[in-house]
Amino acid sequence: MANDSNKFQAIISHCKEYGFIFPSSEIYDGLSAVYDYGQYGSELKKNIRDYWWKWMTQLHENIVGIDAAIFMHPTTWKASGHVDNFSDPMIDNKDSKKRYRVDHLIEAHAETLPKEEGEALLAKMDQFLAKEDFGGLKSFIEENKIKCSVSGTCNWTDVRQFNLMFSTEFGAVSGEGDDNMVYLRPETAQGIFVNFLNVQKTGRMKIPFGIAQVGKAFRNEIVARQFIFRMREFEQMEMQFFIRPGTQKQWYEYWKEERMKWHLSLGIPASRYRFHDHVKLAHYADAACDIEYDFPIGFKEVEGIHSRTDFDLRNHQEYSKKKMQYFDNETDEAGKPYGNYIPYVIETSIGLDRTVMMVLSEAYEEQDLSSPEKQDSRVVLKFPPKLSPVKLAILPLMKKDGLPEIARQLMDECKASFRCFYEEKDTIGKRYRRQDAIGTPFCVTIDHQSKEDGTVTIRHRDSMLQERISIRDVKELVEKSIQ
RNA sequence: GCGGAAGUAGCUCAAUUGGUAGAGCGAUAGCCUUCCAAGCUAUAGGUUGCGAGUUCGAGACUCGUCUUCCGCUCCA
Repeated sequence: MANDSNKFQAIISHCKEYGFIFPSSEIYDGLSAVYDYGQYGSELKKNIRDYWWKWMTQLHENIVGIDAAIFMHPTTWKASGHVDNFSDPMIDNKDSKKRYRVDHLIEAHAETLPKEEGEALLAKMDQFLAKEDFGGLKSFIEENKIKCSVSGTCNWTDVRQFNLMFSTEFGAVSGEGDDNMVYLRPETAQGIFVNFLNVQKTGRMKIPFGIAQVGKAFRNEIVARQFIFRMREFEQMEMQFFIRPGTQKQWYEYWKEERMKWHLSLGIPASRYRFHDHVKLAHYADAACDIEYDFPIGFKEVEGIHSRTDFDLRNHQEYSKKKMQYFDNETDEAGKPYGNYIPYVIETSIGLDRTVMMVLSEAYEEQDLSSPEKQDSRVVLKFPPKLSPVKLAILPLMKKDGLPEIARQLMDECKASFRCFYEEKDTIGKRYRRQDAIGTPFCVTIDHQSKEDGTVTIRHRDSMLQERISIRDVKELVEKSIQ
């Protein structure tokens, strides 16, 4: 049995070996922190995405979905704070090899000085930062003899920019300067905010209501490792819930609970989850927490729930000069309508790729099936049936005597309703184990008795138990289990 | 980015002190089989990560380079 540190590696290998996840551009040695989903991985991912989408939009009557473009007007990212807050200059100490954010380094130094001197230092720093004068910043650090806390030296590299956002050029002709630069979105949320009015008006949405979206987002990471856990290109499943100002506390609590219900509905025990409250809040939030799952590499964030106040809509109103207001006809305790306001927002944001990783981690199991007579083992992915890439494997016991024909008939009957897999090669046990490895919940075997009385053996993945049922009941049994 | 380790078939690994690259599993095709992997036969698959160098001769030795893993660093 793999221990936890090996389990992560084992899952990665398994994913590659059975067509779930491959390193991107592998024939060219791969591309760091980018991965491709293979034939089963893409099914699994799609099933998770669909389940989330249905749960959020179909089961919550006041939530609708959109699909905004990845390209957005560059001003979007000024309004959201991404341009200013996430392009931090960095500097490395050549002796200790330690890397610092320049502002953190100078701030730490300022704290050691008398108050007035420290403030003067920070004011000067802000001037350099505002001008993006990196050369000046370096000299400034050297003049003030700011040292590395590890090496104690002043031996610094040049100041370099860390860019969170990927940028590209808009327009067919390159080299026309910064005017043509657009970013690949670093989060999907802004696509919802810029469409707030469109959706609210055309959908006649009344507060409280939500807008959901699933889509790709792109971020440069300083250290990009840990498989699909931290990727440069990743997929988010987000919902922004618009509410009346002052009610954010109660809705924040509501969505914490509601989202946890979703997680538990995957059949994952509550003990594998925990909430982690943010102490240091991001620039847009007045409350925030993560839902963390106990991965083989420890508890890690899968989903974030943030109370974003009216930060985003207010900023978009300021930058776009368009009113981001909602007129609330409902009356308060005094009998007066609430009137015009910029809604507050509760955000739920879950990483789809991380959820795939979570579902894989939970499902992956190496089992020792040895008996006194014989050594035996299997690897099984115990997915919830509704998430399994393949729902049913149809296996004629032998490829003769008319058994394949019966199997093909069943295949034709079922394949329009859910994904089936047909196989007549190899011994039956081998075929069962191959299906275990990709997490297929059911296998049916057609034998000679099937010809006589129309029954088949259905074999259950987790228990490995077999039962005899009518071939006519197979489809319904599978359908019930994947609802 | 730094330090350490490792790159040989799809996977796991061999290959005497430098002398023509092999095996098991897997895959494919067939045979045999009445229900839980490792029965039989055949076949395919490798410029030993890449590039130089030393040598009569390099998978092995030297240098460079790329990638991966582990640790450090960084991270809303």
